[in-house]
Amino acid sequence: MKQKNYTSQDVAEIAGVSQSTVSRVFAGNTNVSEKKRKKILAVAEKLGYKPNAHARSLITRKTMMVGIIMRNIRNPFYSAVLEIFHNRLSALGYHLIFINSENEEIQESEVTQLLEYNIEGVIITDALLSSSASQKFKRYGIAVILFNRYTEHLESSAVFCDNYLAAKQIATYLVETGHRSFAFISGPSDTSTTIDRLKGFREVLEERSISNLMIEPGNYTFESGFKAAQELMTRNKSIDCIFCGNDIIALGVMDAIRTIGLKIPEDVSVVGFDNIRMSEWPSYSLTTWEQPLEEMVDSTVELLIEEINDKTTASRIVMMKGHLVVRNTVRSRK
Amino acid sequence: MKQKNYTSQDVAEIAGVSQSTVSRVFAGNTNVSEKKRKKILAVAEKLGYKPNAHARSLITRKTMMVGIIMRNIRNPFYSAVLEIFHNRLSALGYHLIFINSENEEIQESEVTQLLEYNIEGVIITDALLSSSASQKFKRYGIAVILFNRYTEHLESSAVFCDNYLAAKQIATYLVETGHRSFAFISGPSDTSTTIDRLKGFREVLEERSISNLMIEPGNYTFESGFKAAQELMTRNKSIDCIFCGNDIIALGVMDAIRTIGLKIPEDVSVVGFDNIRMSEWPSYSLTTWEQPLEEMVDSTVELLIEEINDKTTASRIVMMKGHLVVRNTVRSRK
DNA sequence: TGTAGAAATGAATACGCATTCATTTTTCAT
DNA sequence: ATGAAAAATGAATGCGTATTCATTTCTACA
Repeated sequence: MKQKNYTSQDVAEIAGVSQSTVSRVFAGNTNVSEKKRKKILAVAEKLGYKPNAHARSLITRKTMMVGIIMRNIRNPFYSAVLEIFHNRLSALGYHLIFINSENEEIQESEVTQLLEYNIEGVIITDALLSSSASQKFKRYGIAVILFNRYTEHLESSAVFCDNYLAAKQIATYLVETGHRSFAFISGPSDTSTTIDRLKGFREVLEERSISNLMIEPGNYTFESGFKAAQELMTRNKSIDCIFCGNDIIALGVMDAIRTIGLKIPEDVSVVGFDNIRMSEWPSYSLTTWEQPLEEMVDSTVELLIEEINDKTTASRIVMMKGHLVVRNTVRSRK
Repeated sequence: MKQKNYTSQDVAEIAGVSQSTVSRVFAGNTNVSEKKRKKILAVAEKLGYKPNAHARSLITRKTMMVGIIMRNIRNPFYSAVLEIFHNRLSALGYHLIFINSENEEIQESEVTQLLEYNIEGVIITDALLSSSASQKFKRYGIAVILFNRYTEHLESSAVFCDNYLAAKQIATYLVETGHRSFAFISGPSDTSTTIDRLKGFREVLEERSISNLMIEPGNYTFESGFKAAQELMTRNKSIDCIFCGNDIIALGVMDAIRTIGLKIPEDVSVVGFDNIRMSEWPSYSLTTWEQPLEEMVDSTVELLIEEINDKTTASRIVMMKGHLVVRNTVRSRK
């Protein structure tokens, strides 16, 4: 059933031209007479010839492959991210090698195989690179863009939302709607997103001399939000608002609070982060911060392509704004 | 900054051996003396040598690449599917080329580029192949496994849940808990999953001479479930249970019903399909059908590997059972 | 110590293509 | 019709590896 895999040489012989000419046709080279081009394409079609991408990349040193390393693909925010990245990159002719990592910091062993394929670039979402892995990519001239994370020393380019500013605005919003006793449920405490959000949130409270801030660690899952909220609400019944590290946490928080028998927003206000689709489901109708997802992806792709084409480009940072989406989980308490 | 890409030839020269020997070391060939192996590995390490996968695949005709074509990656069920497929396949040394398709039927144009990379197999979730695309894969001897779908004429191997039986059991359960007026919210009406589920559901009702079945089309999204439920409940207020094509639909249905002011399960019972994580969130606590996800993935991978290694294997079908997960959205009405 | 057989090694080759360079063909102005 | 410039073509080469085959080195046993 399986046919021979025809080569450009086969096509050339049957079409009565040289292999060079066949190659020119499929490489989009214009220096081929219309007559021979027609003939070659006809023969190729009949034979079912297709160029071999591996042989090609051996010469051109372009693989048109990009790695996308994701953590937490089960988080709807990142499912959407993956979908959009695929749309954009496939439109540009790139192929995505998908890697799922469980680690906050991508280890070298997870990427060495990627390197053997000579991928041209890597997008890393919601995670960082171990320094040895980072060095490897640098050493081989592979573009690396962090998505939704950044590192202190700017070893890699990064695209993310201005979490600090976002948190400040959220805090301000909560303060000005009359809240008095605050809680923050974070993601993993050593990530830039968590640090920046906490910093912004805390600063606003300090400016206004509010010291009622409880901090509870989470890990960006529903379950962690659920547990954190149970913990918080039993420990301190006066809490009147909870700022959550992301929407999934917020949904867990809401379910926990309702399970306890309290009402949202009457008893407790809840604010999320990301504006995933579920946050607008009627059961939750979550007030949250919208990250400009498509724009973030576009910027990431832009940086990536530039770094692929010009390997000398220094690391750059793109920080985007986002905005508050007010729904029904915050109530004015004045 | 970027270093030369060293080759096995470079390593060979510095280590004072032939390129063949270097190749043997990295191909895992045992016929190399321990002394030279050590030396070669040391030199390679120092140089940062890595084998070139493309050059390798040119000779071995193995690329260790598998395509995974997904529709609906935003559906949490398929996010989980992707994660598990990645776990299993990367453990076997395969790399995933991720393709997101919007189409119920994958078109040839979406896969021709995949072919140029000589992927060894393709997994297609929640979609079918156009016949021209299917023929192409066959022609090039590429293994194709459908996941959660099958075609009438068994052109490709497929792994899926016994939707017919599942729907029968669900129908039986609903009938025996005293329900009298039924509704089914389907997925796209020409898919095997929808057809089988409807068939099983309907058969049980007919056996019991129940003709109260309303059918509303959906497309496996929250929104479609929401709208369908609104539609159903305004058209026919007597409906006392709704069987949903998947969990996401069911969640939309629940929110719609609650928005109308009715209660679940007191006024209406709801049953989903898939048992995604959200279905156990307290806000929903959905009674649903669990598909044995991990086992389905394992079977798919097994079939895939077999077909990769033995191209003559005929198409095979694996049908799995699954079971009802009873939570709190069905109430006995006797 | 000598030798048969096993193990290790290297030279040469092929995988399928793009590209360079030299050569041939075509085009177009005169 | 003629020649110069442009376009088209093909032969040859190399990309980085695995593998075959012939040769060398090693091992173990008499």
